[in-house]
Amino acid sequence: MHALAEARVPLLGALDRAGYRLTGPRRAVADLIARREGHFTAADLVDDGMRRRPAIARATIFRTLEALEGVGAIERIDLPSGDHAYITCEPADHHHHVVCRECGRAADVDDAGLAGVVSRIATESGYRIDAHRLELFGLCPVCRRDLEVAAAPRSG
Amino acid sequence: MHALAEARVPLLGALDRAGYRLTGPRRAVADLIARREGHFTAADLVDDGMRRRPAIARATIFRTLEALEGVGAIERIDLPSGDHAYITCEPADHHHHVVCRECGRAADVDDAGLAGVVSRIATESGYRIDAHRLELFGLCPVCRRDLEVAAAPRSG
DNA sequence: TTTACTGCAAACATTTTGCAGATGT
DNA sequence: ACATCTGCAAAATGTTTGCAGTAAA
Repeated sequence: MHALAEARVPLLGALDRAGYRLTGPRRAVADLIARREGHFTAADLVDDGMRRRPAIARATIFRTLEALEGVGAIERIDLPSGDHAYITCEPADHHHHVVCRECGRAADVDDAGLAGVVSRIATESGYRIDAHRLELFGLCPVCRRDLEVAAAPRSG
Repeated sequence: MHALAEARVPLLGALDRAGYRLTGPRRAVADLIARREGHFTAADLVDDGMRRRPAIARATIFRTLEALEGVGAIERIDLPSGDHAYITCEPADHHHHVVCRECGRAADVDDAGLAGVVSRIATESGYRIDAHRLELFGLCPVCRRDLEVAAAPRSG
């Protein structure tokens, strides 16, 4: 029987549906992720997990991230800095992300005409394109307003 | 005075122009890279460099890669596997890459209409987009032909 | 009760750093 | 001559693994 009470927590629901056991440490990791705004690194969670009582082992964090990524509940992104980070996302078919460089919050983005660009590139390059990844970085609406106000303090 | 004799070796020329000294180890690293087809990892070059006489130190490889990336002569890409690799590329303004998953060879790709997609995403998401990265993976024309022939041996 | 999971510690992989001596310009 | 660069070895990061005990279903 599946743990219906967890269905509201998307991360746990995804694990449950995939047949993973809903253990204490996994619930704790899901909770750590849910408490975060924006993207997070494995190291962030390891730090958080160490402070928890009982502490969550490093290996468990990595293994849980692997499981969550496997079921599509989180996705790994490569920050411009070169760091690896994760974001939570709906297990949708194929999409991309806009990531805020200030707060790290990410939004899912649909095709928006990218398929046409990809097929044009295929034609021009002669490559058969099997996969692509588009990552966008900038400022989310909130941070944007904050920074633009700061830059022009006497407007408005 | 700049080392004109090196102008033909794009990697060294780029370092020279940027004011880096053209040292023995740097020439050797440029040579290792030039001998490679497709993308390569830092570890690849470290291995190659170890076999060289005299050997090139690990730290020197990393420092040279950093310099080359800084002057835009090589670019770091994130493979679908999660590995970091480098490819050589012309220091062009802004471009993307199609990478062959078989041989690792990469081709530069221009805008191809991506700017329109990015601005549509900006509008739809409300983000102000400052940077983006598009990475494409597939088969180059050569590997494509090889595999397609192998898959349908009695055609043609 | 059975199999999956956890914690721990060690191993492993990757990249960076300090420093003394070598080398390009 | 002198600043830059190299090699070395150690350290800092980041991630994985083996194994004995624990807990979910």
